[in-house]
Amino acid sequence: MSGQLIVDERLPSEAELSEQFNVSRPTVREALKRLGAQSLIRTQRGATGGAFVNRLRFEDAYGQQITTSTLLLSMNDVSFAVACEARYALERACAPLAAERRTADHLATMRAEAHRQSQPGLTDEAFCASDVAFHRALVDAAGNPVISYQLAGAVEAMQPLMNMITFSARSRERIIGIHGQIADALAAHDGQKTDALLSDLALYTEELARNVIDARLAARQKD
Amino acid sequence: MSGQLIVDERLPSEAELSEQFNVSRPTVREALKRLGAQSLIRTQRGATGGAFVNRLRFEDAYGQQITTSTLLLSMNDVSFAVACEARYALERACAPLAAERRTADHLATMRAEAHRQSQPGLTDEAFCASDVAFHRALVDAAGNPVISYQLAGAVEAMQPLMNMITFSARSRERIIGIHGQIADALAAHDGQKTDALLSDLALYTEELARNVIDARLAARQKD
DNA sequence: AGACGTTTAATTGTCTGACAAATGAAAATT
DNA sequence: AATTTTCATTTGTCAGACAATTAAACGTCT
Repeated sequence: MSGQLIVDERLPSEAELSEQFNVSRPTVREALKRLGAQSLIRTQRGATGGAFVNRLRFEDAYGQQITTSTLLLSMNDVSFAVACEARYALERACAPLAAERRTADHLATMRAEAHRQSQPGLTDEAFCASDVAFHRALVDAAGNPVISYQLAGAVEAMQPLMNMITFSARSRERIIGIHGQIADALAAHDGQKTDALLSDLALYTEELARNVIDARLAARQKD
Repeated sequence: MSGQLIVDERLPSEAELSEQFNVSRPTVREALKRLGAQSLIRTQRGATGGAFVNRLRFEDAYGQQITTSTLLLSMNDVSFAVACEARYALERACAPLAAERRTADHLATMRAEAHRQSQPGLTDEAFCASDVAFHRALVDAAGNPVISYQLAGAVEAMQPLMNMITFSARSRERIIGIHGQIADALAAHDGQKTDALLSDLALYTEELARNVIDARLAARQKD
């Protein structure tokens, strides 16, 4: 963080570090493992091996981001409404950029996922997974890796929450319809339309969740 | 992640784990340190001590998020333009929510930071730090902890990049002016105005950065 | 001279056994 | 009943050893 080390620079060997800091090698190793867990260093065995400053790649950071976000939501009883609001608010921020820059590839991914969602016999979990893939393509279409990274957590961490909803055939149909319209709007480079559709989708998703929660509450009171 | 462990549950002792997995205690400890580095567990010494599943708190996650984002930007030569675009795109997503929910507290923080920015003799770094504080208050005003968490990285990681810009008295004045207008718009619950002002600020910041980069290129070519 | 094995040194990965430090529970004492 | 003492459990640390891996250095042969 202070910038004293540069990417791929080799740290002193474990033996040297243990001497330098007056601790034993196992203690040094525990410290190095901590750095390794944060993807700050990587280690290599052998003669020219050692611990090297790791270039933090976007893909690695994605993973960490998703893990942390998912745990954060599941451990802090964040309501579905709050998580949903966050997801769509941030996703709508991508709409104008995505409309401008989307490639044929992004559109193809989105249409493929929308098609998958329409297949009968799809489990709720598979439906949600496809939903996440659709929205990830939308975010990636903005063509800004920093945005993709920041939103990876917001989009992916929603999946466990979404999985708690049972999607009826009718509700699926409506969601798939909006997905198709979003793809159309992006194809037409229409950012405002995309934004409006995402807003609709947000409202409908929250409505679905409210219904599920209300139904469960009613069932519980009947017991 | 699989949900088999619950918050505050105690893991088996190091001795038990080493027997269970047929590895030595130092190896178990290295593994536990990795979990600890991700704030997934905490350890406690003593008779009833051990490793416990940690409740991941928003504050801890903020810190991790900021560290990772900062390193990510500095290690992947992300251009100022790309980072700036991401920051303002995401921040604008907060505008309508912030306009709706901002408290007097948020407004006071923002005005205080705007005032600090206007003080003469302020270093560029202090100016940037105050800028970050201003924008964090704006994000927090949206009243959604998930959004605050997701944007912590986008806002804070910009600071090292912003620090590379020299702010003239005139450019500061203009930025401070927009900051004041943003506070006014939020006070008036005007989300659209806030959004427009953030857009202006984004354009102006990028313009400033372009000037700095052009000036440096020119200076280098003169050598 | 160059290609190809072989040795060797450096380094991480793991193990064993030990002791220190902390900490709560149980036992002993007042 | 309150307080102190003892004790068992657990993490934190250390020393020393050996295995596994790896690249460089060294020899050997063509």
